[in-house]
Amino acid sequence: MKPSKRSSPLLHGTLEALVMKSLANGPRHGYAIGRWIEDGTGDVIQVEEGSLYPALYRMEARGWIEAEWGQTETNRRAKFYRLTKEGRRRLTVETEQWAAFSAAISRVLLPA
Amino acid sequence: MKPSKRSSPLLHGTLEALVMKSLANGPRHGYAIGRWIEDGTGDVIQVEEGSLYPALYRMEARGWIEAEWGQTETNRRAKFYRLTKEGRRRLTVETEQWAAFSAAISRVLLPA
DNA sequence: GATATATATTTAGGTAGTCTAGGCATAGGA
DNA sequence: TCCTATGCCTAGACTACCTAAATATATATC
Repeated sequence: MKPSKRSSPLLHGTLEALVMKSLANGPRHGYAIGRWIEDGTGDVIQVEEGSLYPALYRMEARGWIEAEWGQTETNRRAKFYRLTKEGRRRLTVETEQWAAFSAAISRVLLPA
Repeated sequence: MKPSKRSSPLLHGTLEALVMKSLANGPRHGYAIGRWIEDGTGDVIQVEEGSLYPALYRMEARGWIEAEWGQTETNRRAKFYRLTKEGRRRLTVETEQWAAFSAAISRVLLPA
């Protein structure tokens, strides 16, 4: 994925929302999801494989995403995930939670 | 502290910064630190005692804060914490990390 | 043909930090 | 006297993340 130097404990809880967001506009395979997050955050968020794949299984087990094996445009075997209806609801909830949470923290932590 | 209904895994990693911030303008005892955080975040962040006190010991062990037993203005025994120099440095670092991290997440997660 | 690299997935085991759920003690008010 | 809010402590569970390894293959390069 990347050289990576641990992204502090701050990622906790946000990975799932980021994954779901990456699927909001159509299916993507796991590896591409990780890339999308890293690209979108300018590498501020490092997505470790040992975090990403377990997160995908978790979310699949909860019915937030669904998987299907397919072929990438570069002709490689990959597992494509897509958001379920339930996942879309979750994304909305978690996005709102993030907004409220980050605003609250920033209000306290950052200089007025 | 409060009725409390778990504040999701999002708190992970930010509690220490919030604690240090609460001490930036002078010593406070543990219970008051928790109150300060809850008040300052409008109860968005619920500070459980089982999270707070272990965090305080951790931070004391790392030399970020120092403790001293004292008396509250309501005449009760309490342990007062204050930021060390090292703690002040940590607070700066963690505040910057939070700013970068939350901006990155929000950029990806929140509607443009 | 051989080798290297980027892509793509899997998983075991460790770690860190939070929460649950209890405990104790006391000041002040009803 | 009892209740509530204040104030601290801690064992054990849980969850999610990370480390570190393994596997497989398409494509480019030598």
